[in-house]
Amino acid sequence: MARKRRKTKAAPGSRAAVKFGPLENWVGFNLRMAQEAAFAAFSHLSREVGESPGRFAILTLIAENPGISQSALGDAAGRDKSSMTPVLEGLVRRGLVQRARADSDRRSYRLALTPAGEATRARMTACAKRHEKNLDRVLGRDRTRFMQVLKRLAAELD
Amino acid sequence: MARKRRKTKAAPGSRAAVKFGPLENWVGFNLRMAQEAAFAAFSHLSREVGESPGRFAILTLIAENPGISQSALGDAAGRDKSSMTPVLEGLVRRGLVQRARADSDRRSYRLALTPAGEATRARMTACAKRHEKNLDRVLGRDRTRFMQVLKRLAAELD
DNA sequence: TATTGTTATACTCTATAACTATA
DNA sequence: TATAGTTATAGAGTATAACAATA
Repeated sequence: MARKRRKTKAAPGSRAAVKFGPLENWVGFNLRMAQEAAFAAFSHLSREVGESPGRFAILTLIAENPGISQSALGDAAGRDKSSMTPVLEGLVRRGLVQRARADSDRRSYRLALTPAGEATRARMTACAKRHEKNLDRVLGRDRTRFMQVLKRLAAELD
Repeated sequence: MARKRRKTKAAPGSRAAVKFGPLENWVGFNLRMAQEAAFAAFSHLSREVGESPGRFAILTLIAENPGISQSALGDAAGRDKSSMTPVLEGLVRRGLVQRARADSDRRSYRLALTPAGEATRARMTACAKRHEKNLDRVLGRDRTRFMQVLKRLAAELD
């Protein structure tokens, strides 16, 4: 497999040797770079399914919590409920998610995946598994510890 | 310091115990969660300086590479040159960045920080250092290895 | 009064393609 | 022809505030 060389222009002016200075040694910056790289790799892997990483998380949360409300979903995803409206509108319109008013509280919806939604979720999960295999290749024996650290960061930062 | 309890409503329906299912065990998902938490913490710390993490990276890259062109800057930041235009327009308008046509190639600009830009960069750097201290508290002795893994991820994912 | 979900609105960040002025 | 930067335009994703329906 020949790896394509994309931007290595070795080029005019300062293009060849840009200095990153203190950015190199900051966890925050490197965390962002790693996340962007992983995000792009996953988007690329799953582009033919047509769902973004964000919508995949939504589908998974609904699958794992059938009957969940939009507000609870937003809380879980760390987004405002008003941000859920257009996302869910799209998923419902495309027949992936089913919404029904809850009998117990007629203000809220109970969300569930349709069979088509379940199929899409399954296809995205297959992409995620391939993606994780790629990540594992890079992580090697550091995986377990790395995951622990990521969870600590998410949990312990205000 | 009393920690404010924000969204822990322990509440109606499924709000209390949302299951994350396979998301829990995926590096990609946890990487995103950790990055978002770190990003939010840094944004909060630096809110009074008024620069976003992204613009801070730009300021740092210019400081480290005086005379850099907009295209080279975009390459370093992983963004298209057309995305640099509005960002730099703002930084120039606010007197933080100075642009001068390069004598050697009159198509390109040479970018540099103004004294005000340098002052802003310094203030943001102070925020970054406080942020890194907070991160170090969470990372503990895992820091070195964690950084290595982040760099591997950024470098080795297509 | 409080909460669920929607609406109206706006902001940030980003990209693609076509353009200009140089090279 | 090719490159540096701009413009026009668009899209994704997100938030705040006000609102109607229901609790």
